[in-house]
Amino acid sequence: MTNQQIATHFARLADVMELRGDNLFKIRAYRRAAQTIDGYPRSIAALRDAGSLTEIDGIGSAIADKIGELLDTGRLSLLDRLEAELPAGVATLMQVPEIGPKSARALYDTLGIDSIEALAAAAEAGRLEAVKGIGPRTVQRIVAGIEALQRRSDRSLLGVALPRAEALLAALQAAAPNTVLHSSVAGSLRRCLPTIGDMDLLVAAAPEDGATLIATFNALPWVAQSFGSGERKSRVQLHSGEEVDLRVVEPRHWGCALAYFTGSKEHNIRIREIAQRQGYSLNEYRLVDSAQQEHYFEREAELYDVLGLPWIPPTLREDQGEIAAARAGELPELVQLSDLRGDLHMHSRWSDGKATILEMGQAAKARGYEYIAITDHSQSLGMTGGLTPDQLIAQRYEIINANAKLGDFRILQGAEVEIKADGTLDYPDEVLAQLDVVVASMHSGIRGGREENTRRLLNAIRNPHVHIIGHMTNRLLGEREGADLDVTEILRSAAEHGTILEINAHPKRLDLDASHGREAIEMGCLLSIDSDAHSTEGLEVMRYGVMQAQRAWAEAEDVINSRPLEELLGYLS
DNA sequence: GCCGTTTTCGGCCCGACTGTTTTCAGTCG
Repeated sequence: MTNQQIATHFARLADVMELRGDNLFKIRAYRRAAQTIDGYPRSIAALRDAGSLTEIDGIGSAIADKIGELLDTGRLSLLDRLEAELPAGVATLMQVPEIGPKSARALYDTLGIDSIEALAAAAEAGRLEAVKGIGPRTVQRIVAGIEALQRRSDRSLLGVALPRAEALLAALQAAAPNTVLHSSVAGSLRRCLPTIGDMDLLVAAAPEDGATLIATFNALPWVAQSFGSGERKSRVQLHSGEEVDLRVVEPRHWGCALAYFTGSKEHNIRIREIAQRQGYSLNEYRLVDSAQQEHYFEREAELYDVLGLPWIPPTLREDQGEIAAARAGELPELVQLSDLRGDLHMHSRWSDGKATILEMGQAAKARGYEYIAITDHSQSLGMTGGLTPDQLIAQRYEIINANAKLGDFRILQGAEVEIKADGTLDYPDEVLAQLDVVVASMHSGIRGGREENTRRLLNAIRNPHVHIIGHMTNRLLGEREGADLDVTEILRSAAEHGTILEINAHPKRLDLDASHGREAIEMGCLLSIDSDAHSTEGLEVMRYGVMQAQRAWAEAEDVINSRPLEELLGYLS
């Protein structure tokens, strides 16, 4: 049973207990455990075998026992018992905005509603007002909530949402030039999650400018409709479909507000607990001390400082151990885009890329890199114009010529070699041995079982000519689940053989996932952050890869392409 | 159910908004 599957059981347990009105702190404990387990960088099953589950923050003896039951029997008897009393569908009602546990329960008890479809039908038929506490306005809100749920079912890619959010802030800045004093993205955008639900924007302005600023924002050409706005906040939908929350605060509130609206919620709760323990009370505007004295912070770092913590980068704020690390002075020095000296995975016209090798080299040099690897597809990937061994030889001459024109810059010859269904590679070893950089990837047939997929990757990892495993799971965000894999086994083998694992920076991939990346680093693997560019513009996505590496707690030394060329070549050979 | 710079028992983050409930509960972020 995977960490995610275990987490799902505890999340469902929390849901059904909430519907029953059970002890809220118990529910919070289950929910927190689910969240911790879901993002945990090592195998929960292995930890249980080692008897060290309770060393995880938020997991005590009771939850550890339940994890044991789940791993042994595949079931959670408490959950089974509770779900026998209350249909599992009732919990899904809470997905509708405006409906929480109390309303969901009331809808079920009064009208027998146990699905969103039944809820929509009852609303249509005008039956909802029979439920105590639900009046005509609430019915309207529920109907709107169901629509919002359908609208919101697909999340935006970070690589789409972030540039859009930055452009929105720039447009607001331009439309109200002397009013916007600070501005930033917030929420999951600022924490750089691979996919984004709503876009959160935060702006500082003088109190008297708030209402004007909101009106200016709502009138921007991007905005399709406004769902309601006051003097401090506005919620709108863009023509592109995304929903945006804009908040306006006073400049003196900026530090607290930015921290608050960046989240994550779990991180904020922990920060508040620390504040409380020191006799403070913290909200999104200010810190109040025990003498009721109010403290304002224009910068986030000042707030963390007062609490005795160093500033914690937003990409770490997931309550996954960053607060303990901050306290201990052990926060990682996260890898930055400026640390990268090259890019080891990209395509040219030789396979399915749009630019020539020279153009890719020039564009990369202009970005400040010292080297790149051209890694066109191998022969079996017919659709992409994969190269035969003979074509590789011809390509080498073009690379030599391009290098002659680029001066102090180096193009390496590589290949993205297909890991075939039987686990063998698409080029024989003597061909692989001629290449500077070999990236081995799975593209096809990942519907095989966990064992088969794992075996394919292990074969590639053990091959001494393979340097890097490309986009390990082959997931496509919002389109395709990644391959089912024994990730721990793969990472262990990669660490043992010195095989590098790629964080593919393409916004649809971002694969390794952050939790896998963190586990990889903890197991001693090296990472490579690569664009997988198919054009010169494709090189730009590197920043999203760096963000995911940060979410995996990676430092520059964990990332092979932060090294100078000579050092890189030394490692590869 | 978890946990301890105040604790092994007694707490557990906080404010805004909204609708319908005439004094506040529910939901959200």
